[in-house]
Amino acid sequence: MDTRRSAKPTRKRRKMQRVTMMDVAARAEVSPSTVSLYLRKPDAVSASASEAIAQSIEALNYVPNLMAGGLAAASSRAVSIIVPSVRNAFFAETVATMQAELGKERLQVLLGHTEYSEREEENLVRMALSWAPAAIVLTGLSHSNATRKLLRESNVPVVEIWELGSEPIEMAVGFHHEQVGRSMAAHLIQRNRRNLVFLGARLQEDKRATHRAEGFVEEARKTSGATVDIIQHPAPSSAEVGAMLLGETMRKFPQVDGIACSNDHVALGVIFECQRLGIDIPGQLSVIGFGDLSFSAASNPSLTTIRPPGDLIGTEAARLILERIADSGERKPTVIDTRFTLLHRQSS
Amino acid sequence: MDTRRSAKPTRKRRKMQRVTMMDVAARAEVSPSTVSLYLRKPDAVSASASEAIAQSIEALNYVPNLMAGGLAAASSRAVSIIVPSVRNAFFAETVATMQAELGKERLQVLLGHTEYSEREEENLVRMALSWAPAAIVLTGLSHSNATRKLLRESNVPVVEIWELGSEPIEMAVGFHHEQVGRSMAAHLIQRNRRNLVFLGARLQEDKRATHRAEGFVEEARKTSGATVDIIQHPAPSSAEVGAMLLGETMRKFPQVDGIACSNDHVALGVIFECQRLGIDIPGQLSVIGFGDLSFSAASNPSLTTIRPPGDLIGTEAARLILERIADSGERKPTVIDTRFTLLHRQSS
DNA sequence: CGTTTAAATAATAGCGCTATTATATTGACG
DNA sequence: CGTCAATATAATAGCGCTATTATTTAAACG
Repeated sequence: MDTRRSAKPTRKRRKMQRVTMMDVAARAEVSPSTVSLYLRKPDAVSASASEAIAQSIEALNYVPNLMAGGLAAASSRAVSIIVPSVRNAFFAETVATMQAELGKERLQVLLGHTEYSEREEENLVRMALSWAPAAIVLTGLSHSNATRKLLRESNVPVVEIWELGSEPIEMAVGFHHEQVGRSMAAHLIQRNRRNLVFLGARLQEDKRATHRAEGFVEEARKTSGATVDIIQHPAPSSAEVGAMLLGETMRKFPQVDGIACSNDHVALGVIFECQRLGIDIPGQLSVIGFGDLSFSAASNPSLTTIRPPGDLIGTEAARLILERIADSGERKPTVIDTRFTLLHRQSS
Repeated sequence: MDTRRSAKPTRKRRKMQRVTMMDVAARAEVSPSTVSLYLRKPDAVSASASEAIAQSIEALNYVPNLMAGGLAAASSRAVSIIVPSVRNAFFAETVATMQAELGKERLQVLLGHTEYSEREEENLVRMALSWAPAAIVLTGLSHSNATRKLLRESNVPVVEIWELGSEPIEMAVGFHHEQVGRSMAAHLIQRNRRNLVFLGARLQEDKRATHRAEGFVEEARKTSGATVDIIQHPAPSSAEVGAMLLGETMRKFPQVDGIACSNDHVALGVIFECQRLGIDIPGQLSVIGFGDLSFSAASNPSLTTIRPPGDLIGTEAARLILERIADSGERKPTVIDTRFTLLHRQSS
């Protein structure tokens, strides 16, 4: 047949993985197929074979090559999670929870940060698709058309988190931020506050904070005799921004008696600034935040706030992904409203 | 329509990727090898071929399959980053920075959380190795022997972050926490404080906080006439724990005049509790924290603290990885001391 | 007990790419 | 112009696994 290179040793040899599935199979005296089956569906393999394979894996210290597996299966055990930034405690909570939940099923988390840019999100989705992920998790419901197209054509399960409102791509887990704003306003009004202000940081980029502000304003307007305004700053949320915005508020609206903040960092800054200015909370001014961050219960006064269920969003999103993978194939549109909780503390 | 494959339905056909490198090559009228080369080493391909290939990729909207690439190359464009938890702002900062830096070079971040467990770290390393990562990033210098063995045998570049002190596996970027503790003590003593206490949260698990506490105690002991103690709580850092620990401190050591905290969350709790108890900071008590978190500069009084360069750790670690990948192959032990900064504010 | 059916195992053919080697094309230079 | 080296492109052989199909073995049953 082929006599061209009979004498020569084979033309190429690449360094290979220490231990392969074939090695495991050989030692366990079964076929590689059986080892693969054992790894993917242990129940389909007899007890005796399972025993031998497990022992062989242990003895050889076998580490499966997921690249090979993913290539052959045309889908990998990776889940891409794309959030604005993990520097933000909200998303950190959800990412951490999801990693823990998905890790149990040996799914690997691929992380990406959009920094609130749809353009960057698109890049990250493109990169993620290169890994043939088992699912992609996006934050929020606004995405570029190109992103949507990529996702649609790829046929990868998609979960959108942290926001409900418009039509999700496939599955969504979150809550209505506009409702958060309404709850904040209703609470302040119930505390007999009528001159309301919403302090917002980085509202241009943080659409969810904007929705909260909008809900706040709408709800406040429903009460006759109440006034409402939004005061904002383009920098990311921080106590410094909060302090600054309070100063601005007192200058522009000295009669203000109720303040809602885009999040607890801002609210903390308000509390500190009020301490410095001698403004009594809640006597003169009620303050409500968003986030229930680590300091909110311990501050002085303790901070009334909205607690978003970042961990629940993570567990539910992970659950949806796991179920979706199990029922391999079918798109199944699902929306889970996790709600949120208003925690009434001393500041209101 | 699809003209790529023959009509004859052979025995097996798996659903395959929409567009492959072969498709790109066909359209550009070059060989697949040239396309691969273009993607990996653009400079090695002629201008005319590059042009044609780029156009083809664009037209077909080609998304490379990194699983196939990783399998063939026996190494993937993934970097595994394993931290205690991304819920912790320190690690979130570093992870976010690294993702941004590595993303520029189209390296994908795989994320894992140990929750301060060496056992879990080992699992995560094992999982990570399944992906044939370009590098693995670990937090701190303490790892199980099994972890070390896995890493040694895999020959994957390793960077340990956020801690210096003992011998790193290969590369390390961070600072000496024991020096942080010393700086804290030296600062308080310089402010004429002599009755010192270190407030620690979760010291059993957080070895780095323990090192800070130890450095603090050692430095304080060098000053004759100074007393020093550690008061701790097993719960994770929070303002609540800080408030609680301050109460305990005032009961046990009413003469205390200088407090260092394992981090700024704890320090913030101390500040709040002092406000409630009517303790004057810094008149009666000086407080220093660790972390320079988002609220630290804005608190009342503003918080003296140590700023750890979480972002610098990230950029330097990313740089080391990139260089190491470029010089493909050789282990090159490197230690980068990023130092830290003491920020003197009102609380001391 | 032989036959049918189900369960367990094995053989097989790629998945889409990279790295190596081989070949074709161009450039340098006497 | 012819030779030799450099440069650019192409052909080739897997990487280690999964999914499909084929085969063997065990269980069920009249």
